[in-house]
Amino acid sequence: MRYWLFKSEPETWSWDQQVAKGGAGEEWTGVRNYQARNFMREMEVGDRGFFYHSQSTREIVGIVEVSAPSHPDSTTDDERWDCVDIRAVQALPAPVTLEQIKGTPELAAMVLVKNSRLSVQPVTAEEWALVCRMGGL
DNA sequence: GCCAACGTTGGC
DNA sequence: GCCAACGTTGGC
Repeated sequence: MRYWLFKSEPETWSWDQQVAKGGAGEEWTGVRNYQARNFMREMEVGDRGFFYHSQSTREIVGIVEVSAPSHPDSTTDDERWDCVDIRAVQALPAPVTLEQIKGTPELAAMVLVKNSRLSVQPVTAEEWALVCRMGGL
């Protein structure tokens, strides 16, 4: 199993909205970036991911699971763009802020820090475990 | 609201 | 195929 990070502006699609979708999950639509798309194509059902709120709050708020493999993005007719479905697994008891991440030497290599603009990114097993611990799990 | 970083587009 | 111009993202 691999680990990922999904970034969303809460004003556009928030963790609460994701939770409200329940176990069925929801398409992670709208990605129009090849790198991010390619990561989604690599995902498998059952892979886990962090749900990150960008812009206003800048923190990892929850954990999601890939519930459907890569398929065409239903919000466009452009065949280039695919997406996966994800469902909420659980909220982090204590959201982990970007500030905390930047202040943690072990997390200095996270894509979130090094390439802040990438909206779908891989997370290493070590990073995953540490962020979970920081988040109170 | 500003601006740096970065991806994409299009002229040559 | 290069590179300048432009648009978008996201941290601050």
